[in-house]
Amino acid sequence: MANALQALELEKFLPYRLSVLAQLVSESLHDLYAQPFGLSVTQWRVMAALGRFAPLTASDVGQRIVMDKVAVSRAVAGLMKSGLIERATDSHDRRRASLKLSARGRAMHARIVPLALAYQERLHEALSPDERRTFDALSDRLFARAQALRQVG
Amino acid sequence: MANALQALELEKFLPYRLSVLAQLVSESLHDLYAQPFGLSVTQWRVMAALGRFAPLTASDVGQRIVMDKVAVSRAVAGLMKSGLIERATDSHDRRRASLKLSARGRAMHARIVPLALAYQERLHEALSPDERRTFDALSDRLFARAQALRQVG
DNA sequence: CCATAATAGTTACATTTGAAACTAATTCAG
DNA sequence: CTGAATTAGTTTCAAATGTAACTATTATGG
Repeated sequence: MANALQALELEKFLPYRLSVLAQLVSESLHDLYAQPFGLSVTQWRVMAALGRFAPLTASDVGQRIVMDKVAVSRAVAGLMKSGLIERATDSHDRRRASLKLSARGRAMHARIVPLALAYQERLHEALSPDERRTFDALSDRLFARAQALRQVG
Repeated sequence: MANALQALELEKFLPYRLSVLAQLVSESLHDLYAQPFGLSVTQWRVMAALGRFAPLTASDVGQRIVMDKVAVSRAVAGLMKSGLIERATDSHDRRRASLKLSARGRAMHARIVPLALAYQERLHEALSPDERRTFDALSDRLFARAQALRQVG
């Protein structure tokens, strides 16, 4: 049995497919809030995390949105400068600071969330409700599997 | 009926989920060939495109792998320097140059493809064959939808 | 033909990103 | 206690990336 040369069919290769899809979607979404609100992707994600779970420390944010601490630190610096979030040093552990949206931040958040949800809705129109659930379930399992593979190498 | 504050549940938000999954998978895969073979993600993608479809011009490559011409140009420059690909100017149109893997490039390609396919296989173990087909079909439809939305804005 | 536009690809500059080193504060081991 | 190790977060420097301008070549309209 000859060892036929394996071909990598890029357009059927899962990592590649995921990467292209995610990038297209992420860019489309970014178009919705980048110019109008002057936010980067990372800044918006930090705001979304705080909108949902505040108060959080910077490392809490990082865990929530799978972003490393350097990226969080930079996004936070930008958001502080724009007055969109507030920082309060923890009196018991002065290394930590809890973060939350400012009034302006909440207002902006309230305007962006509907745009984001509307975009998701339009995207979801490609699928039936059942199919959405299926897609979510399968992608959850892929994610869990990818994490498990990461551990062992 | 009060207009309840919409919450963005980031962990259920499709664009976010796709982005996190794609990034995890892409990083895992990158670990397989980055150190051992000294390739960047873009360089590997160019090699994969050439391994499958060569000869291609730089812009053909860009279309195949959804990468802009500057990124392709840089990846090609790096691969030329490493002697992994060959470039031949088109005699009929001297702006164009067709690209293909060199002997060394083919050898490296032949070693990486099985690693990539094995990783995909391990990832796919999270799903049954039926589920894989379903996932592929649904992600195709999401991709098509995202592209359609891009057109109109 | 000739000037203008279009195309392939590269280069230059500015911004983003990542890795590692660093500061400050806290914990822990002896 | 006290010095070493941890932890939270920031800064620094190098590499990666995107945008726009540029070169070279080919196509096109008058």
